[in-house]
Amino acid sequence: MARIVDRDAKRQKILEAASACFAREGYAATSMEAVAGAAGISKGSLYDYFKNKEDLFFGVFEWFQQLVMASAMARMGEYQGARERIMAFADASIGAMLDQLELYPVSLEVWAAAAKPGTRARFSGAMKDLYTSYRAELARLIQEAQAEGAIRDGIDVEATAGMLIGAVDNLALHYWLDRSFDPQAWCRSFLGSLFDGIGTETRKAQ
Amino acid sequence: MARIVDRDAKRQKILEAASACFAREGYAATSMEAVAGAAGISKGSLYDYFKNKEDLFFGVFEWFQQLVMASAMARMGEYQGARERIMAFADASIGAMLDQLELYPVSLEVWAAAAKPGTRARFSGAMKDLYTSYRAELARLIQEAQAEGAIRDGIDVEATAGMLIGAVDNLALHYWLDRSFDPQAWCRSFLGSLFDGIGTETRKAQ
Amino acid sequence: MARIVDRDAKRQKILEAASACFAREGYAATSMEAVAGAAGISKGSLYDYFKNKEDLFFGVFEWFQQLVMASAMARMGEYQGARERIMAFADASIGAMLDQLELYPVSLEVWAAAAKPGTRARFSGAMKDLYTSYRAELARLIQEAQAEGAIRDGIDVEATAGMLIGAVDNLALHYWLDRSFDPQAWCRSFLGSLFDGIGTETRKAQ
Amino acid sequence: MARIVDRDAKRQKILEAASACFAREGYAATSMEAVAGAAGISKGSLYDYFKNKEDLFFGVFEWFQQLVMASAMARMGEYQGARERIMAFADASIGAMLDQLELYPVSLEVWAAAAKPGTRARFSGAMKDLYTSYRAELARLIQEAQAEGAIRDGIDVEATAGMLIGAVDNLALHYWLDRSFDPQAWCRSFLGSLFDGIGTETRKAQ
DNA sequence: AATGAATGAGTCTTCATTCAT
DNA sequence: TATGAATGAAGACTCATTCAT
Repeated sequence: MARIVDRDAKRQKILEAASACFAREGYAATSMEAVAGAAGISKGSLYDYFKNKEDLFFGVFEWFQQLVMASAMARMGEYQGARERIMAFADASIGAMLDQLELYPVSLEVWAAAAKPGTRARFSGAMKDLYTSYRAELARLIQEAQAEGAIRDGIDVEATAGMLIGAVDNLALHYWLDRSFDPQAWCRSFLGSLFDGIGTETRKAQ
Repeated sequence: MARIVDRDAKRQKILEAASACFAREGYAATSMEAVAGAAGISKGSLYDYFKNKEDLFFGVFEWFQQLVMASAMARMGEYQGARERIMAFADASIGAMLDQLELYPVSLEVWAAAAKPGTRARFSGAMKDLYTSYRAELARLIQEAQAEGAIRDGIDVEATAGMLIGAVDNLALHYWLDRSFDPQAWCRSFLGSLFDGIGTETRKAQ
Repeated sequence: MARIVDRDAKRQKILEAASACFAREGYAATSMEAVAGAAGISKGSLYDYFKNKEDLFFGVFEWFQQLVMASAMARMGEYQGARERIMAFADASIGAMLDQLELYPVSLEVWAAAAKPGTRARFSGAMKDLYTSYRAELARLIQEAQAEGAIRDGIDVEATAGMLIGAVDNLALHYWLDRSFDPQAWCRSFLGSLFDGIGTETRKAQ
Repeated sequence: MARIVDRDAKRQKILEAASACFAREGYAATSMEAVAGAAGISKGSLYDYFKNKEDLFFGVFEWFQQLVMASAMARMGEYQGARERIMAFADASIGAMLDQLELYPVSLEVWAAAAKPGTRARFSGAMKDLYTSYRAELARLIQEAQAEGAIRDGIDVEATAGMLIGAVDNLALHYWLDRSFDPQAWCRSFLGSLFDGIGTETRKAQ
């Protein structure tokens, strides 16, 4: 048992070391030796835990996605109203991203990996699942809000959820490039507009 | 004069060949020799046009961004109402992306390049400029709509433009991963919701 | 411990292989692969011992200079009179050069490296040190001879040492180009002339 | 006729440009394009004058050696006494070298070329001839001095001339590495010692 | 279980040389 | 005669992966 705990702890240490390396230098420029050194082990041992570089990178991706998800969930906490829960969902996602901003480049590398032939299948599958689950979670919140009467019927829930997830996801990229705005404020403001509408014409009866 | 025309045409041919290679195999896995071969020239000549691989990649990025921009502008055409113009802007952006979908992986590689130390300065600067100009264009459309009375005052124009750009941008990534939805439809539906509001509460008087 | 011995032995083997290659083909025409092959190792291992080609070449230079120096010292042996010690110094230097004649081209490459911008600092510095120490050693011998009364006062010791070192050093170049004379004989004869003077005028009283 | 004069002048211009490049960057690091550019002509034209890079380098060598020789001869001027003529010969050689110090690295490259297999035959032959003629000239001066009674008989004229040529030749290398001494002063002082002898023992009657 | 020495395939890049114009 | 675009051979160097100890 202790063995397994040790092994898990070591694997964890490797993932943290590797994610820092990948984030700092990029996937291609990170050598297995550098990761091993950062994790305080030897190259040979690294291969006991991950059978090759791609596996290690995938491991980092999985760990990172769990990290962000867990961080987001932890931030959501308890909210009463439907509108507040949706706001909290967005807040939490952005907050989690900001918490791990220095690891953000890993996400960009993952996206690139999802498009390359060698890694496409594995990475694009996992990413698709990730987005699907995010979208489903948000769609669920919207439907709850509809049930509570806070959001009107007649909207395309899937489309709304998908577009919102995209907007929030891309916020990180914009913020990585340009720190001159406040992501949380943008998001809250945008959600407010979405709820209230930005148009001036009278909404047709539903 | 003929020289210059030839040179430009050749440069163009190289960019097209290179973008196809980068999109198909990824940046790291694309060799200069492969690009030269695809462009029908020799490796040596390739270096007469681009001083190194990074320069070639940056050239591809610039060309691709102009391509998308031009394609989007061409699609915007003429629209009368403000709401229609904004809708057309989004439609055009998505249409341009769909037109070049097989080159989409290049964008992902560019994003990754914007985060890697060696290429960060150059690529992140260019990307930041690109997003800034997109955001400015959309903000301008929104302000026109406000002037026309089609969009109410009191909204955060910058935030709205930024979030919308992000949503549209990320749509491509989602669509690359998952072809099960219609990006244009999602976007139109979402914009409709944004104009009309998705909430049921009476909007406070502005 | 065995590790270190092995490592030193291997480094030594590489230096010998490399010096033979550089001497036979010249620096530019010698590939790292050829050196690795000659040393019986792989290209990759070569880079474990020398971080690049210039480093390898500098290593060869250092090794070669130690070799010649050691060989010269070993040949000097024990001589009683000052005049004999100086003669022995020259003899030993020439003998060492003749012992390693097939490696002589390496010296010529080193000289060229001392003039090229990329390698100038490192190589010219080391060569300057080498000549300085040779000159100092010879100057010391001359001063001993003066103390013993075998060489008269009033001569420029530095200039004499410097010029003699140069004459002996250049002998190798001449001999490399033209094997029609006996370097040892030339040198002994010349030293004899230097001691006794070649002029016919009566030397002024000191 | 004018054609030929033009051609010679152009060839001359190329040689000067090339020697400057070779001296500044070294043979390997100098590209034919750089030489063409420095000479104000195109790469293609360069090949009309020299059939390849080695030929160009050999041309530079020949030109440089004539330059030094001519410069030395011009400096020798007219001297009456034998001792003075020998001193003047050395002075002139050193002076010529100092006049062209910035081109000195070319000599080092030539020496290296004399040892490499590809260029050995051509360069070592030419250098051997050069040294032979220098040595012969100095030997002639010594014999004149013997005929005039200024230098005693019984010395090895060839050895003395060879060693002196070497000492003077190497002076340039030392001076290139270390500007802390005065080459002319060293040489004069050394020649003085050689004439008068540095030993204290009574010279045996000849 | 852990190590790190050894391997060699893979790639960018340079540049002497040619030749069509 | 002059040009410079085009070629492609050649080589330094890296690093994922293996395996003997």
